[in-house]
Amino acid sequence: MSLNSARTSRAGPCETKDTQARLLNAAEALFIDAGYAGMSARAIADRAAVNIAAMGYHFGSKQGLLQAVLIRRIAPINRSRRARLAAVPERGSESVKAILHAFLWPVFFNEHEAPARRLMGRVMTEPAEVVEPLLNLVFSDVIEQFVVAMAACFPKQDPALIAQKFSFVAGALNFTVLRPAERLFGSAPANAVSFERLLNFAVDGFQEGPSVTVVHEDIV
Amino acid sequence: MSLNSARTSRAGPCETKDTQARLLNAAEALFIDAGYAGMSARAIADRAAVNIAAMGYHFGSKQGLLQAVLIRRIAPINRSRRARLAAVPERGSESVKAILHAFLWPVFFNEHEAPARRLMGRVMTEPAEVVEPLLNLVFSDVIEQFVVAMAACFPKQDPALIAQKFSFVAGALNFTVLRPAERLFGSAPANAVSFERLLNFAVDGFQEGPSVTVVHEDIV
DNA sequence: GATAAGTTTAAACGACCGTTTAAACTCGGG
DNA sequence: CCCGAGTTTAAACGGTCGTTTAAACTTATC
Repeated sequence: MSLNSARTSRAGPCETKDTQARLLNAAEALFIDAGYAGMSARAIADRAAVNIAAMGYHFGSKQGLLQAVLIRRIAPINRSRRARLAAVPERGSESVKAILHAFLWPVFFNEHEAPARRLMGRVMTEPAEVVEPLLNLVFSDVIEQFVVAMAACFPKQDPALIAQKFSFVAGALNFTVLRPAERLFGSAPANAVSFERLLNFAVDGFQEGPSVTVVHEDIV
Repeated sequence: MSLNSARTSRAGPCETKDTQARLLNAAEALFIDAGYAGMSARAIADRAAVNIAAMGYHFGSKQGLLQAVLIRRIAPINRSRRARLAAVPERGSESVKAILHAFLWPVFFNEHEAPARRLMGRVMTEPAEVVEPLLNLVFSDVIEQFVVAMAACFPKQDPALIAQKFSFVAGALNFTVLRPAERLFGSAPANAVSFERLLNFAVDGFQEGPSVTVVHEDIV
């Protein structure tokens, strides 16, 4: 039996790694395009040219396969994010932009750029309940670090406001790497240009403003 | 036969409207929580306490039912958005904030606030392919109007930049009304406070900036 | 070559999917 | 009072779902 036990004592045709990689690639492509419900076990097996039982054998379940898909792409991004965050100059006026740069850059520019980008956007907005624990598993640590680092740049502001602004940035990021942003708004696809636009947009949003109170009109 | 033919000549137990409303409410709640794949015909029928064939009879198909769900909630929001956009002062310095206010307010504050908010966020990020034509059907007109109006405020800037900034705002809005924003970022749920935060964030992002070029570092 | 661990395979499991059918039912109008 | 349009119903349609089983296959080791 395997279940990703790393093949303790050597055996088999040694195509295990290949089969696992095929499953990961197929599942990733289907999840990116159609979400969790759209990556059916049979569609994965067909695309990977692998028997349908291979998914259960190597990853335990469909959820286990998706977890492996996510970790494969997002763990490197998180490492990059952490490394860049650690290199941000302490509290300088450039810190805000540097922190946001560290947050956004690894999503746009990494090995397998487009797949990793769209995978990130999909998983953050996936409706299936089974994905939620995976979200926390993969993201919660690094996100908390960024929110804390950014809050340190604005000691006078409500940390809850900083957290929410960060969620705005994450939402803009997610939506940018998904299709609807391009199709509905006629905006550019995710590339170097849109990266700079998003970074500047986020930096401007984090600036300390007077937080003007809004007039609540009555029109409905 | 019906198929939403508005019951031409009167007949039946006249509980048609009630059955349709039950289906709409049940489908909406399930779609908001679990997306298109999660709103199964049987789950809808169970929740609505209605026979499973009623969906096909009244709305033709599952997709037809979702379309009715979307139109019921989003058409009023679009009307409100258009009315507020039409009332925006011409090209004044307050125009940017007024336009964004007109765009965001009807999502946060309307009849059935929370359902309409979450419905909007869900449909904008739904992976199922069948939803895409509904997206364009419901949103494309009003979105184009807002992008055009905003572009008129920045005659010197690239219209594509304006469109993309608008998509950033829409992404932040979508993510704010969905669960992950609260759970991952510890930010506040969608309410009056988060509305003002989002509005200010968006206004700051649209300000004309020097668009500083970004240093592309090599760390990966 | 026999053994045994690891891997792949065909086949089937029960469950649920969206949709359709035809019969039963409701009730205003002739 | 029955007719007929409108509505609801039980039941089933073929199909796909995720998962599991047990047998066949592959290969390093003895």
